Amino acid sequence: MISSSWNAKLRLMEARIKGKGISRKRSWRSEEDEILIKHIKRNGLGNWNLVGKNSGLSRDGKSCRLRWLNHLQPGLKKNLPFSEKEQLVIFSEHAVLGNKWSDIARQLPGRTDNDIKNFMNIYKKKCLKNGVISIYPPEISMKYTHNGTTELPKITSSGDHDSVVHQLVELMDLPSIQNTEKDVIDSLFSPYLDNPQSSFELLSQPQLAAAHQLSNTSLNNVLSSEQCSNLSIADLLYSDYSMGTDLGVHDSIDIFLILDSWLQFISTSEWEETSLPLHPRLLREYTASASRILDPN
DNA sequence: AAATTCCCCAACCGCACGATA
DNA sequence: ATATCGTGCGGTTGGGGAATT
Repeated sequence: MISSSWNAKLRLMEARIKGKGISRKRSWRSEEDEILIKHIKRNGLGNWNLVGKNSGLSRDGKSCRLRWLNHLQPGLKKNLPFSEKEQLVIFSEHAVLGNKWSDIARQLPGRTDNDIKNFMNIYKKKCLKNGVISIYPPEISMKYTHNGTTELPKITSSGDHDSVVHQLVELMDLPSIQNTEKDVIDSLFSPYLDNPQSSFELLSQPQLAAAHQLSNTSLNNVLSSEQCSNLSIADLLYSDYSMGTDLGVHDSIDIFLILDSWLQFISTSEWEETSLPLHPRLLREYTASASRILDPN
């Protein structure tokens, strides 16, 4: 007697076979692992495509490589949760490097890029679910927020939005860029827009106004002042994770609106001089992207 | 107890890049 | 110069167990 849950599974399988063909994912069986390990012990590490061909496994080289690196190679800390120390390394490295999973993994012996990627994806998802604004723990996030350390560049607020933007340009050390808001914002956001060219259209003043209207937002009500002051600009980059649907953040124009409200907050804040939560990585990325725009070669 | 939903993680994909033919 | 191949990387998917209904 086949239970109804089994029938459901069978129906699902039939649907898959009829539709997109049999699932392309195949878990590695322990026999396959043994064959791969034996093959590598005998022949050493070399050409993965040949491993795929010569090992007798019906797996391609890429699949063998991945299996070896992520699961079979010696020294892996499998089934061991990340220690607090390891987590701190992940967060601090991620704050600086972004999603450079393999670079982060190099700091953590026994951990793979895939492990770290999965860890961060799950963590970000939890932040999203719980409405956590910053994806980084306070000790890391605070370094890059409004009220953070004094090691950050300073920016003077004159109550003037354009002047804050101008200071951003100075800080970014972009020698030949036109110091207009449009250029700055284009520089900042070109990596995050599908088509960098489109940013010129997207961010023109009339369209910006239209976008505000469309999103039913004014400059300051995308984020509250409190949110702005606690927001690391690093988090802007990951706003798809850290802001979430609660705040209605879906696409680049929303991200722009967030930055805009943040700039607005900075420029109209009561502090005359304030540390700028400009993250080292962002500084680097902004500068690089602006340089690319200025000099494509 | 069974069905459904959620969630994690392993496996996959496409792309970029460097080496070599 | 350029076509091909192998490798590595980051993003995404889906299998399957756990949790919930």
